[in-house]
Amino acid sequence: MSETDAVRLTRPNTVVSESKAAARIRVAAAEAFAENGYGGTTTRDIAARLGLSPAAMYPHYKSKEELLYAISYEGHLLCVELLTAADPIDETPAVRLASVVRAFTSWQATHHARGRVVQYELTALSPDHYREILTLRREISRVIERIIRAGAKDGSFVVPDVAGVNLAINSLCVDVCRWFPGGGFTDPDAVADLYAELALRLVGAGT
Amino acid sequence: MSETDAVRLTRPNTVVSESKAAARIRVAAAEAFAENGYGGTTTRDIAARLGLSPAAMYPHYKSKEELLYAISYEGHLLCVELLTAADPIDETPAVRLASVVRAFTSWQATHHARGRVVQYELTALSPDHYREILTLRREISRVIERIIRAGAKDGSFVVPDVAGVNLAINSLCVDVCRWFPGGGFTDPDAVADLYAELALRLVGAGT
Amino acid sequence: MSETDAVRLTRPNTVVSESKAAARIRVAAAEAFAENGYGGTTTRDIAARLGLSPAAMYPHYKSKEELLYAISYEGHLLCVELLTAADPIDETPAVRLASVVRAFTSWQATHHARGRVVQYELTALSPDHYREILTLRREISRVIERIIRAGAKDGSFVVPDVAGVNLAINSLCVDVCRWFPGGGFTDPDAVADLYAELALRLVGAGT
Amino acid sequence: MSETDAVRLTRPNTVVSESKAAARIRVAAAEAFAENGYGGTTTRDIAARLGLSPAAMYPHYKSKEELLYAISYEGHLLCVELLTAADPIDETPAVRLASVVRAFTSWQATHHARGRVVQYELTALSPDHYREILTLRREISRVIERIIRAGAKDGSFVVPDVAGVNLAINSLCVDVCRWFPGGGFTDPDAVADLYAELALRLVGAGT
DNA sequence: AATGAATGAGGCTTCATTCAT
DNA sequence: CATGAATGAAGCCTCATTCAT
Repeated sequence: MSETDAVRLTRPNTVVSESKAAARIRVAAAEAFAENGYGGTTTRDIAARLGLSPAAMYPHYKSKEELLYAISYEGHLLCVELLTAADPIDETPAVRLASVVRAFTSWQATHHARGRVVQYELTALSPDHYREILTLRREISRVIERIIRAGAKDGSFVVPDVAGVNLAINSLCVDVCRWFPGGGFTDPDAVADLYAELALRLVGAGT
Repeated sequence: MSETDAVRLTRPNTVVSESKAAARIRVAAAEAFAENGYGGTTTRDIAARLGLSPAAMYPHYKSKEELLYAISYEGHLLCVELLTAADPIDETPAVRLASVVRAFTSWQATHHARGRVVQYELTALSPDHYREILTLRREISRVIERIIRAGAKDGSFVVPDVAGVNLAINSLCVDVCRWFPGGGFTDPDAVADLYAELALRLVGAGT
Repeated sequence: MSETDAVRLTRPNTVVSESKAAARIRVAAAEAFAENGYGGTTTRDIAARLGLSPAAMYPHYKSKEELLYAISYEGHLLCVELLTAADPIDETPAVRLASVVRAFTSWQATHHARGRVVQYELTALSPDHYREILTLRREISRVIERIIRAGAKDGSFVVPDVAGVNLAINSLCVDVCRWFPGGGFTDPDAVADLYAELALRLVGAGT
Repeated sequence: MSETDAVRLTRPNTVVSESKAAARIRVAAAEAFAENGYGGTTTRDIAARLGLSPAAMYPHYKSKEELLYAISYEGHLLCVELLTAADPIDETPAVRLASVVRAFTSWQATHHARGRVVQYELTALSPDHYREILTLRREISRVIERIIRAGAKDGSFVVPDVAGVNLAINSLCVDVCRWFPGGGFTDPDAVADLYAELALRLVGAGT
């Protein structure tokens, strides 16, 4: 059962250092990567945001790519955990979908910088790290897919194409990190509420 | 009337050189930028895709940023023209929406490389060029918004929030360039048909 | 009184770094600039003279032009101080003139490389730096002018045109850096002694 | 007799093309070299001054260095001819010296751009061309030297050191191209008259 | 843990020059 | 003759990274 897989991931891991300094570096780097892309960000940029010298990150991360990997890994892991936790599996598919979409949307809005790194900087990872991350991404996509499939099965959802609709809902949520804040929205919850309703419409269970 | 604005944009323009060589460079650069980001792409990368020396682009573009600008400008311009042309303004809002979403989705799928440059590399533009591009982007968003507004007015659409739903539909279409091909789709038309239907669901006019 | 201005200039200043490495770079660069001109000198040339990599100068100077500025500034400053210090203001104009011309000539001969940079590379400075340097140059010219004026006043000098003769004496001294060593001279003092006598002839106080 | 050597030099020569276009290029290049140094001048700079493309100079000069050589050669040649012609060998040494210094000074002032190239860009010449030019330079220096020696011999001049004084007078004249126009002078004749008088003072024959 | 100096590699761009037109 | 496109070499400078301190 993949629900229990998340447990595996909450073990203390060696990718994402828990030291305070390392965490600060991750935050600064995520912002820089989000603004300028991985390739457009220099170690100087990151260090400058922290008032440190460029050499200061090396005791914490072996390289710039390792830093990206840590950010990406942590971001994906948080997503998996968040979505898994947000799914009230004993409720109706509609309630479950609304809950998960609300949580996912809110997270993308709140952590839009991190979100952009997670979504747009995959190609800058080393092949090994890329593979590592891909397994987490599949996990994310499946959380919503399971719900759609459950709704389709019990007839509460009417979908032309489970995979396609799943893709669309995930896509909708993911793209939030690109434009938020903007388009008239500055409150993550407002987008989250709207998108929860729109997701229900997409599965033919809307108002 | 903003419908007629597109006419203004079809004038021969000075940003996007029409020489054969310049066009080839734009294509190669768009692919490179899409794969590695603007900051992650070198002038060598671009030249190598064309079998030219890195210096060969300079008779055609003053700098790497000017090249990005030309690609971005052309991409946005094509989008505006495409969407405007795809809107059968005498039809019902539902027909219009389906037509425009189908066209937009198909374009993002077919030209996903160009799409990524258009959507994700805005921050690499110089401030002046960025401003220039922003005016085109507003135009794009308004095409779908006008249709939603028409449908809301005549009662064929039921939307909780015109701006929010407009944002969502645009977002859905735009994000296609991120994942296509993938998620089981390799045919632009298949995604386009699906998304046309999903857009109708989002405005409360779905099947 | 402009005699006291030199004091202002002896303050530790921020243009000319006092670090050992920065000073070595200045010396190597001055030699290179003197031999090949600023535009004809590469950062590689300079680094090679020191056995360093071309990048090694950048922790010390922001750019090649900043390096030129530091050399030029230091050179002009040393000249001002040298001339000021060499003027025994309580002596007769003839003694003063001989002393100052001897010192100036000797300096131009001894530091001919630096002298060429100071005299011939002004146009390579940025406009701001050029302006900064000009104020120092005016100071230099005035040291000898004051002496000529004093001699003209007390009748010990007979000059057709104070400004013109001043220009000529300065010109004579300055040009030493162009040809020295050469023309049969290899000893700075020999030229200095000759030029001290010639300067007296120019003011009509020669033997 | 070296006076007659100049005849040899007035033969039509192959270095300095007499075509109109080639001459225009030489003028533009001399100005550019004078302002920015040989190394600091690009073929584009030169072409831009003429409203031509950088490739346009190649039908006239094989390379940038050949162009410098032509300018330098022509400049030196003109100097030799000028000085030789300006020396009224039947007059007294004082008259001869005044005449030659006046001519030399006036030329350096009038042709200060060309003068700078002639005096300061020797090191940019190829070794072969450099050698070629050196023979002309020796000729120049000898014109004044002969006069000083004649004056010393007949007692009209009193000089401590013929070679040194010769060096000084040449140096004085040459340095004019560095500062002219400036120092209050804009009329070549004014400097020429002053310097003629100063030269007489330097040889102990002044007023 | 953090830094400033240093570096090899490489970035973008310009250079002098060639060549087809 | 003159040009615009092209190029190999090179220019200045920045990069990620190391290392002594």
